[in-house]
Amino acid sequence: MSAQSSTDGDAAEAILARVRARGGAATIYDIAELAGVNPSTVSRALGKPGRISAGTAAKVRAAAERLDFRVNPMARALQTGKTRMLGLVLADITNPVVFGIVRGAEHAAAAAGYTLVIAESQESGENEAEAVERLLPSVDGLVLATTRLSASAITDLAQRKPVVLINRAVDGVDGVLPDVGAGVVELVEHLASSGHRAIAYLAGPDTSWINARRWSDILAAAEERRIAIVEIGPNHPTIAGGRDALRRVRAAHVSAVIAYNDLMAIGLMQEAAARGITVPDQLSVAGFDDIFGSELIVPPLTTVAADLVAAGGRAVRAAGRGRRLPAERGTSGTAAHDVARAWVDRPRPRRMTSAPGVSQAGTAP
Amino acid sequence: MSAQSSTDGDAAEAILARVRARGGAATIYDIAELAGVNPSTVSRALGKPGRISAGTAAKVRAAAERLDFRVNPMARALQTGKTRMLGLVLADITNPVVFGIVRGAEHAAAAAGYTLVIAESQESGENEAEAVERLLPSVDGLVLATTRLSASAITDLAQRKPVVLINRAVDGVDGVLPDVGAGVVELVEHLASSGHRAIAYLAGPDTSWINARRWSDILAAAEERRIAIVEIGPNHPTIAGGRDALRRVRAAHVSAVIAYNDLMAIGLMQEAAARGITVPDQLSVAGFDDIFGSELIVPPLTTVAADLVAAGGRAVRAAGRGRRLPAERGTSGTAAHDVARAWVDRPRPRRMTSAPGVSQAGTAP
DNA sequence: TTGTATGCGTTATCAC
DNA sequence: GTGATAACGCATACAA
Repeated sequence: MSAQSSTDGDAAEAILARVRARGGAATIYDIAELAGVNPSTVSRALGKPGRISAGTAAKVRAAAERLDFRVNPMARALQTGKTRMLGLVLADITNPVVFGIVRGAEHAAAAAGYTLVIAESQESGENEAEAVERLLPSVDGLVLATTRLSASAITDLAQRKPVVLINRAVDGVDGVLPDVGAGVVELVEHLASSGHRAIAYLAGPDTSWINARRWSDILAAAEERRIAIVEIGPNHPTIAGGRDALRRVRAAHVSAVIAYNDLMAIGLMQEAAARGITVPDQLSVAGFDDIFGSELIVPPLTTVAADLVAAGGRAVRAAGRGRRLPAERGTSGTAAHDVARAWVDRPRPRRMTSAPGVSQAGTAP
Repeated sequence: MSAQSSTDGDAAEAILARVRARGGAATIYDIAELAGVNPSTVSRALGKPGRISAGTAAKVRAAAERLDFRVNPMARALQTGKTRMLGLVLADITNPVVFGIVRGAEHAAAAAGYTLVIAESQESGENEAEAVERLLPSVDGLVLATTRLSASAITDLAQRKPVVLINRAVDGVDGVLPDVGAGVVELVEHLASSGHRAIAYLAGPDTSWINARRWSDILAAAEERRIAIVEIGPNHPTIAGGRDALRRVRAAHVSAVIAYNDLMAIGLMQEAAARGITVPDQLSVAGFDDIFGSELIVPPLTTVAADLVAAGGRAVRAAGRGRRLPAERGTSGTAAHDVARAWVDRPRPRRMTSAPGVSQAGTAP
């Protein structure tokens, strides 16, 4: 045993003490010193297994372990340009619809070694633009859930960093679109077979792409079955928004309502109950999203479900592997970029008792 | 007009083109070139207003604007040691209890110019430790909500970075403890005056600090009023956990149950309904947290509320301004650190119809 | 007030 | 296979 090896423990202690004294964490320089190699060798040993001899690799790993080393993500990011962070921008964190998205996104991010940073826009396009600008320099990619940004703003954004949309389709930008078309058809079918001849769609925000999509799906399904269909709105996509809409619903003389989302459906049901209107006997109510709580209220809410956890996960994985679209090389003119085909997620709608694709539909009076 | 100024636009264009060509963002070097000053002057002009002449400051700002400059957070962090990021670690994102915390935390973070990164531990201490280690190098501080970490692990952590706990008290570590003591007293009082003589507490996880606290509050309040009180558990803090507990609740021959949280209360009510036991006529059920949905279910759930949004906000602000406890300077021995006094948040419990401090308490049979 | 020089911790590009 | 050195973008002592 050489004098060298007999002092190894002390050497480690000395370095450790120095590290603590400067109040920070151990660096690859500390490891290099302890292992008796060059810092660049440490970086390689830790980063690219295989391109280094087994012996030194082991020495380096041991030293790193001994000093409780963890790489500094900022220093790495500065050099590589990759932060290993993904941004998730949501309209409203308290909206139960996004819970699934957040969970799916967080899991997928952690699994892929990414850190998830989130921001909320409060349903305001201005706030959202601000949040996006704030996040953008720190992340490798961005997931925008039910964004209120304009298509052109999104296109511009996608030129800078990989962007993945949830519940929104923009040409040339990746998107995850939970497909509720089949669920809508089955819901309308179910309402029709239950005797409903006049239905209202309680619209959400008119800036919402998914709102437009739901309306057009419902419109088509109703037309096909020769059922009367009217659109009422736009409304706030909240319980209060649903409450406020009851009067117009009653005035429309329909026997069933499909709301833009479960929150509005719940609000409508609450207000109906307050006015002595029984659901579903006097009014059938259905929503979208299958939020937490829809199975708890009485009567159980009819809702068309989409797998938001999967959507969040897919979006994050796409954002992580994504590269921004190549920018125009020319000196002037409009940028000509590849048009990536938006891909569509097709989860099976949740099947429950009464109607396939929808859960527990109410019956007609 | 000099040739210089007549070519300003072209100069900017040229620099912009170069920036685009290298596929990144503009740096202070680009600004310095365009404004005709030194990079360090740019840094100062943008960072410390006042310590620079008004003229050059304006020039620099104009150039920065022109080049659409945003500082690189990684480069800044590498130099300053501050990332302007805060970590929020949650046991379970899908648990409605944490929604308020997340929202409050996100708002406070954005308002203070911090970026919030979140991680989920899935109720597992191991996962949580892993998530913490993953986040730690990237953040200036950490907020741990209903953590499953041991007190010693938390103390160690607090030595490295500022740590703020929510729903957990550890000596020497800052914490936000929504005070539900008053609400508990009023709830028990209400149950007593409604005729209940025997109550059960449906316990949560035995590793939960807040669970122990709730139990001791309830125990004291019941003792004082000479009401029989029993603890049943531990149970999973979920709807399923509540469901599974019904049998033991019935076996205990109590007329009222206070569950560890609303989810368990809901599960208990669901199972009771399934077994033909009417709530609140045959069994009164109360919970904690006032989660989303508790006002939607029928009958309305009795619940003791705490202002979690405020708690999340306070925790983030504390973490942002916090400094880690000074480490021991000596060469050996136990570190002697300041013991920061944990401070307690005292929100007013939500007041609703029946009982002060609790919302819509059920009545005794 | 502004310019010069240096360092933050890592990866990448050369040599050897 | 390993070492030396530059570079990432910014902030900051120190000089001028």
